[in-house]
Amino acid sequence: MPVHTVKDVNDLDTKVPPHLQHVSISNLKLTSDCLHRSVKGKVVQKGPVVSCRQREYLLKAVIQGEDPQQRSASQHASINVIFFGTLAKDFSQSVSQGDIILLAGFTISKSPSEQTDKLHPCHLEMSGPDACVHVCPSAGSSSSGSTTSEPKYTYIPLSELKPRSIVNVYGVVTFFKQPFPTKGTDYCSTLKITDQSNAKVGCTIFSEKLEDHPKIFRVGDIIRLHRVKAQMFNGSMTLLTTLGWSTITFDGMIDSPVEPRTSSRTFHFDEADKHTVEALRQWAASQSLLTSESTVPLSSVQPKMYFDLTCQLLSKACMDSRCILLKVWDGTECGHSLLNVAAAPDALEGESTCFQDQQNMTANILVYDNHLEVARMLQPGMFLRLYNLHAVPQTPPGQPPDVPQHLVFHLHGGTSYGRGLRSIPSDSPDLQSLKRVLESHAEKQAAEAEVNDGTLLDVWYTPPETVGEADTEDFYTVQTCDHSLQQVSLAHVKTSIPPVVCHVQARVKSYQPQKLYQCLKLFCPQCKTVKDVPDDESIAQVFEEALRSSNQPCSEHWAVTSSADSHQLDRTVTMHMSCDMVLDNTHLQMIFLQGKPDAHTLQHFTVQFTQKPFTRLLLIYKTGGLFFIGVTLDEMCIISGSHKNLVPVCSGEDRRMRLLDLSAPFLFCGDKRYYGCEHCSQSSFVDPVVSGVDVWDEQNVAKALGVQLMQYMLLLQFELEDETGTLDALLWEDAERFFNVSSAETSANQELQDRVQNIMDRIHPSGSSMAERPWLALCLSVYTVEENGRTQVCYQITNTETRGNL
DNA sequence: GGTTAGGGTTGG
Repeated sequence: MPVHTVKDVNDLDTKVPPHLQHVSISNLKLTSDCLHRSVKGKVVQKGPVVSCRQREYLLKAVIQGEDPQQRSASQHASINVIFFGTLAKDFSQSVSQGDIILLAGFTISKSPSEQTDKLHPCHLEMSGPDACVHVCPSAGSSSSGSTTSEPKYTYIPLSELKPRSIVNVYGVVTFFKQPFPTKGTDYCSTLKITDQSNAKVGCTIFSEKLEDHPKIFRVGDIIRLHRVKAQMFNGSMTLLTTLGWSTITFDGMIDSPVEPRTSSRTFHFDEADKHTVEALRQWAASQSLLTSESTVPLSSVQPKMYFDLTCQLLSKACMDSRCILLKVWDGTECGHSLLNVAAAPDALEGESTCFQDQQNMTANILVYDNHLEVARMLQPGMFLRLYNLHAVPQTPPGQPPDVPQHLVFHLHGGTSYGRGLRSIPSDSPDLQSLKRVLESHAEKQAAEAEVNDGTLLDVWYTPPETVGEADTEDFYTVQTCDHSLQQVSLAHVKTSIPPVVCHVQARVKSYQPQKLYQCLKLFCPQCKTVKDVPDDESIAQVFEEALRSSNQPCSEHWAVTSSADSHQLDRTVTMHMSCDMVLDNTHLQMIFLQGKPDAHTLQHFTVQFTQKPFTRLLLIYKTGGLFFIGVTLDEMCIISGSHKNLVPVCSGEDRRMRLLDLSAPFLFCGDKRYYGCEHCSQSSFVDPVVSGVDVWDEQNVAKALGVQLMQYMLLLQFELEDETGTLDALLWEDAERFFNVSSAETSANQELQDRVQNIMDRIHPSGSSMAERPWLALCLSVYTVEENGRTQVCYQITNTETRGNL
């Protein structure tokens, strides 16, 4: 370990190897012989560990000579020390501000910051095998560095910045440029921010990594900067990144989620930060900071104007070494004719824009010079924002000059007025309305695509093999949608821009899960959780646990409790009835029972209940919910065989009635079991709402109990194959249609389970070769899913039914 | 480790 800790400050001196001579900080010179010197001082500043290109990690600290006389006599009693590599990390962990340290094995260089920090003209560098630190923790600091409390950040109002101070600030962005390359090693972001103090401060951010630059999408975004330096420039206060700076940004719209945009995995963010962002949003709204410069839809663009455009990329083409063509749309129709820029077909990447061209919805954007670097990274389907785009009127090439001019868009070189472009994550709050518009167009496009468009037939993919007559009669699939789309290849599907619907013909190369009972899942429509159906063993455990903990009968204010001796059962059973039942003998009543008979006696017991003297209960059996306390899963299965709507409950220590853990079914209904979502259901049992319900189905029972009902669904993944490649497609939303079964029924019905198995055996007979498997006509939905901030394209089999003999 | 830029329209 290169950092050694000692308990007593005097030990520091005894630790020094004898060949080292102690030298005071103020006496250090560039020419000093470092090999035989040690330096002692107090840590007065300690920076964070930051990554640097050459040596991976680096940490800067300032140490001050101990001798007070020395300090007053010399300005140079404090010196910068830079620790490299693992030493930087060790130092960060083991040393705190205020500790006394002794350094050996350093090298001396000229300090580049002498002018600004007024410290020693030299600095010390600690790296390599000889570098060695001894530390004596100060009384206040804890002995192990790991227990030091998390740093608390204070934020300075922008009007109170002092030159040369290193500060943390929040601000609303009033101007910004996307990062551009400098003449040095870094990219530079230029921005201007303001806050409630009304000061406007320019910021210059340098980083060689693009992903470290602030992710600013529009004026009004909120930015937080840590460890930036205040400086005067041209009579104005500015902020400049320093060593160890960091940033996060937020959407500026009131009510949008306060989610930090950052590439950093570790950043500090707490409730106080959330409040700061919310307060800044409110303030910005009151100052109309956001509204002034929102982006302009294509429908409002006028010739010669400069504007910001939010759009989706359809295709792109490289025109020459200084120009890339982007074809984009925002779902609105331009009021002026749009120029269609032709590109060499082999240079064009992405989807055909025919549909959009016809509607005067395709904007052709020529991107020049410094913007090519960003443009090259763009993929068709991405959402983009272009800043300071120029609408240029132009006479279409080859047309007489009296033809009305068409609009083409130029993203000129340079960065004036924030000119630039960037992709916007598709889950951004201000993209959602655009996405809805595009989706509605995509549906229209699918509907309008005509099968009988003979001119297209030749270019469209035709399947390598037509479906044989025998196959057709025997077993086949049909598309049940009215899309009337041309059939395309799987390769074509993979280049399509979501959202879109395609028709394909493919065989199944493989599918998951192989054990078909595993394809039955539970799905929460609220939080979209998908989980496996638990097996009986784990359900039985939940029941047994509930039994063990339910010693006392429940006492509920909404229920009347009475005990009844059953001569047949030879035991006392406590019943809980809803008050409604006592007051008003209607079919809306519920009964809650507590008892712990064994399975055999329960059978008698339930029979007894349907006979006198319990005639009133007969009504409830027919339509009502029935609640039991303290039964095992086996007993529950026996009772539910003959009765509808059984809700297993237990009694808590407070004698309140509780539902069992929601990993077990909350409702038994004949053979069917229903589950509640563990995230979206109310965690505590509340008074059941029993009035106004005519039919006690699973929906209404769930509602009365505050349970979010989970839906059964079938989920399979197919690996599809045709001559052009393979593609993984899910089957779930339309799985019931595909198999012609109900998922809920399938969960409790062997016949239906066999049906699913048989269909899969036809699609993919065990031991069959690809050639033996049937071609399936499938409708595929291509859509995107956001996962961990990444957009993923997914394929799903929809609108398809299996037909034929099984 | 200490530079770079420090907002303010364009060529196509």
